[in-house]
Amino acid sequence: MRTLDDTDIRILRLLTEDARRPYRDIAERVGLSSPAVSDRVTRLRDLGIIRRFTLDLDRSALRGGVPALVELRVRSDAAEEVRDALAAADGVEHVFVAAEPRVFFQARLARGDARTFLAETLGATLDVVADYDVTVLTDARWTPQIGGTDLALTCAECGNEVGEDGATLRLDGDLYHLCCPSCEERFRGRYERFSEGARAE
Amino acid sequence: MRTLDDTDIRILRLLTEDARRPYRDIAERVGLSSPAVSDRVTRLRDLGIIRRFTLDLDRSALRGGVPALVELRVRSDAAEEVRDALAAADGVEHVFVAAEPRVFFQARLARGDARTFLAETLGATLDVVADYDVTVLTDARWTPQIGGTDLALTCAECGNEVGEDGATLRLDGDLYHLCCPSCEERFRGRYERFSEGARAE
DNA sequence: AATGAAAGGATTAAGCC
DNA sequence: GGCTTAATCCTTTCATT
Repeated sequence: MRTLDDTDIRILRLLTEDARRPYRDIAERVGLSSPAVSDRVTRLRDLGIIRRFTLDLDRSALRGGVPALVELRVRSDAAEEVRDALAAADGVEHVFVAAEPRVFFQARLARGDARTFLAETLGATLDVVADYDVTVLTDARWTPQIGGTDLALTCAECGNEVGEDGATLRLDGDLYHLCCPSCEERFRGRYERFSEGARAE
Repeated sequence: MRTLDDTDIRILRLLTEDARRPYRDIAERVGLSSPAVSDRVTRLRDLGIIRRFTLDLDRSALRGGVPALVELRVRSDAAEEVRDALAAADGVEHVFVAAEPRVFFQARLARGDARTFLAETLGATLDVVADYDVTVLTDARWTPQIGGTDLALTCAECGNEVGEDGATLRLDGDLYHLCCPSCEERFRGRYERFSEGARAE
């Protein structure tokens, strides 16, 4: 496995600015041929760094309720379940999970009615929500850009940079990057114990 | 001016799924020719509905600090200034403005140090921040999708659907859609009074 | 908004280091 | 493994209707 190099970062930055920019154009800027750029983009997708090519839309111009930021306090074992239900729901644009566990989401709520929305979206899972708090938003913007600091993959086990020896694992649909076989083994162990714990509860 | 029709929404949905999908592919799915799709995309960009073609990146895989959601309580006239400074800052992914005025932002903070980050990002503007609150996140995901309800442009003045008679204004860099000349005039009036009020403060 | 021609870009395959 | 070049195929753009 190769780690991310400066060229990868430049490609990501250029595509973040304009995801429809021709590969040939990118190739000229980074000093490669277009097949080389295409290969790198494929690799960045496979690594899970690029999740998708998409649009940044001005949703405020589109009909569909009042934009709101909602904070949920949920039962400690249920954050993921709530997150997934919200992420799949119509009108939800962002889901954030914090440690406590609290789940935040930003959505456009019809008539600003959070209670109905939660009941419809979460169904029986609504039981795990202890409390919630709604903040109406006047503006929401996404600011996609890549900073100079975002330079390397970080190991899910030790936090160090992932280099040549690194590996990428896909567990339950999520990707994890590990910097060395020892971290990989430790991480697998932790992960399995964690999964069993979750099932046992 | 034309309003958004069902075909526009289908195009937006297809491009949200994959912004690099060929226009010819889209054309087949919506029953148009590819030049027609290209024209509509150009129009959607000009209308400000499409802000940009971009990437959804898994930033958790990239180095760069601890993801956090920060809530700022700011001086009532300063929300926009703070929003713009944050939106331009490295590592900031989302900025939300609420009415009170509070500004929320999601960013990756180096060493989780919000105070330093705010001082560097806001500079002298830091004075307008009365208070802030940091929540460390364990997961942040963006869920771009277009719901069945997002069907039309809404008038910035009356909230009704923008139809054939509608117009789009660009004021101070922001776009506003208005459904009729009367709403347009009223909105201009409101806007000017508002701007003068802000300057007078 | 469709058509068809011309220009431009992406992808593949072969070969190099 | 990652790169390049060259050939092929596909997509977009533009002029026209």
